[in-house]
Amino acid sequence: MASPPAASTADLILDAAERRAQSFGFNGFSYADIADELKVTTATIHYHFSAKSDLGADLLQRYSRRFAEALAEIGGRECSAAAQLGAYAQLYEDVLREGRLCLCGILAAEYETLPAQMREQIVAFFASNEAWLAKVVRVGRERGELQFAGEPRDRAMAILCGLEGALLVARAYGGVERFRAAAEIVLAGAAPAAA
Amino acid sequence: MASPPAASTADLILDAAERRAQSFGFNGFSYADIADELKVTTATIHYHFSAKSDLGADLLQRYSRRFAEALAEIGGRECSAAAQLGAYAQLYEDVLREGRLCLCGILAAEYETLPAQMREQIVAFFASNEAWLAKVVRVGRERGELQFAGEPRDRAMAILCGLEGALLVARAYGGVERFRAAAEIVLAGAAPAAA
DNA sequence: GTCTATAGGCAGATAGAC
DNA sequence: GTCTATCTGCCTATAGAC
Repeated sequence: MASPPAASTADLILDAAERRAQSFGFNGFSYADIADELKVTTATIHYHFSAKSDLGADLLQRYSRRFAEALAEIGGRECSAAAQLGAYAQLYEDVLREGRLCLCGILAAEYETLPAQMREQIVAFFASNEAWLAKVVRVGRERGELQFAGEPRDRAMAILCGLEGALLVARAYGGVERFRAAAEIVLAGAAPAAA
Repeated sequence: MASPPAASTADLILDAAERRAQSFGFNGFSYADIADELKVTTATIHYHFSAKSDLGADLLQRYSRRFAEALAEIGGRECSAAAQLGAYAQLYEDVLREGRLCLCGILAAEYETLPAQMREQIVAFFASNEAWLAKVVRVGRERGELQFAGEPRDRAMAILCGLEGALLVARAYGGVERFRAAAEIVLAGAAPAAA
């Protein structure tokens, strides 16, 4: 019954813009780049996203929504806290394999050059990720699966920063292999001491 | 005897460019921005750095040299490995206090848009930092001051990534306070278990 | 070494035909 | 919705006077 989901032009533009933003940054691609890729003109893109700041806001909204959905799915699994953290790290590794970074990670580097709305969306993304991670490590510790000192929120911040930094560094230096080495240690910080 | 070190125009240009690059990225400032700040014209800057890629290369060379000098100084101190790691993290915190990021951290986000020479310099910076950190944690473990499993090199990568990521995230979300919380946990990963 | 002047290109954005 | 055509501004870079 349901017809195949033909991607709209707006979606195709968002797809192309997202890929480029995660590779080159928001200031690293132009309407002309996307227009060439999609075989349309820049005027067509302006019809769907009148200003580039609008495109950026829609980009972040979609990315954050999808990321939140992925976290909700992982959070709903009946598995250990360590396995959930592993799945979280896998989200990062998957984008690195495509030569990309986390959209909010790379945009955080351009933070000072971005419009106010995009800044707020980036902050909200980090806050949301930190909250999700804090819950996972807090519950994990309560269950005795994880072991760490201090506040869950601080532990969550360290995991978030460790993985964002590992993406940033490993894309330039070391690749997926070094990313995994760093990610493993970042997550092991909350693992129970070996008996 | 020695006259006061009057900063040359080239140095003033490098200073201004460095400050802007650490805040807005290499693609986030123009010759006109620096020219306005120094009350000169863009032609003057082109006289000292004929292409922007030359400016970028000189910027990275000077930054890496100064950073290496700071690491050599810290490495020469007669203090514990933990204290050396703390001093290392302090270098990062100091730039965050000025609203900046590590030059190579922010340029790593723009990596795919940068000329080949700058890419190589960024990679060399990360490799050099990793090597310095690896030595500190290796010696620290040998002395019984630090405790961690696995290769010193992997531990070094995790510290480097954790601090670079903490800078990136904390500038947008949480500020110096959250940076310290994350940095503390990153370094604590190699600390001896509390008795 | 620094200037004026300007070239040549690319950016984001708009008007109006189809 | 998509196009052609174009505007305006900013960018890197250069030529040549001082």
